Amino acid sequence: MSSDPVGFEKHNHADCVSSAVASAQEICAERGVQMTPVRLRTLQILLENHAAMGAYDVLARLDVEGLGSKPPVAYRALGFLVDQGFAHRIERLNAFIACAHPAATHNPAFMICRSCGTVAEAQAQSGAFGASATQSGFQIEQTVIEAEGLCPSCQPS
Amino acid sequence: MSSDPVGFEKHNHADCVSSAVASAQEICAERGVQMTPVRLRTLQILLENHAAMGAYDVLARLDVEGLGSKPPVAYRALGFLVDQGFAHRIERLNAFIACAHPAATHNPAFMICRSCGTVAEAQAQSGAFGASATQSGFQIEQTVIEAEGLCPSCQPS
DNA sequence: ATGCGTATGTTATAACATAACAGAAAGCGC
DNA sequence: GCGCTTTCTGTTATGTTATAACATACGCAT
Repeated sequence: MSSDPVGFEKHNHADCVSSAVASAQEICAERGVQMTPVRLRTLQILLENHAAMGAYDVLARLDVEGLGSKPPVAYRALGFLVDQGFAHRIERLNAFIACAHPAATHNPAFMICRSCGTVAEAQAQSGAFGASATQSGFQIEQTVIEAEGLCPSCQPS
Repeated sequence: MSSDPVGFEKHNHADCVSSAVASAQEICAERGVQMTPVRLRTLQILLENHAAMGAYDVLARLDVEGLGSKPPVAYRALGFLVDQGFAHRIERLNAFIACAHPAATHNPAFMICRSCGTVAEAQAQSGAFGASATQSGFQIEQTVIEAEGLCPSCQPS
């Protein structure tokens, strides 16, 4: 279990989880926001895999651990993580995923494998909208950039 | 009512609607698929404005005209329009919008005004994912590219 | 101790979406 | 025409995702 295929690449997942948690803890301290037990556990649950999880899946996990059983519990914790940049919402899937680069400022783009459900996070190119936005005078505040397709492992050779 | 602010630009909306309908009709004929009354009316409803509409909003409109009152009616018509490229689904809003360029092949990107709800359709840049996709070997089949922000009319001058 | 801000617990319901089956209508080969 | 197939529509029922609203608890500063 120390090395899984993940984010499309093998890596030491235990390290990946613990360093993400540590990083999130630090950032919370800096910002003066609280990493409470439910929030921490929610982050860990998301980090356990690199696939997106629905809010109700997360909730089910929290429930067996006695951390909450009602939808708002999960949505609040997830909302906090998203606000702080520790997790992202994948619109295409109505689901959530732990952020792969919690410290970096970013503007994420996602590649979603429709076969195995793995989701990899990449950096979106700032030119995704080309000249359209600036040309039309539209002021972008947030972007959703998601691709669905087949990850390397799921492609017919 | 012949000229509205729309797609962020003023244009003759009656023309815009009728030409989109005509274009869709032609394409259906070419492809041997049927533009039935529910489908046509659904397309017209979407075309009436350049904001995205929820499936249940569309359904309510169909209902008063006696074209159907149950969710599957709306979802089926919308599904058809999306399949044929006459409409798009806006993931961010769980809503649908008529396609602005029904004939052209495309890979749309959307700019969503969070203030007035207007949605403009642009062409996504093929490099939105930069080298990430090709580098990692991910095979893109579909993309969701959506920006949320303020349209020109809704910006504090 | 009181009051405030933040977080959690809970009820209820809203909003979005589809599975599954039944019936009608259109096209086609004979 | 007749029967066959395909496609579209109608309907029931349910599943899934998300939030409003209000109640309670906790930490901490005045």
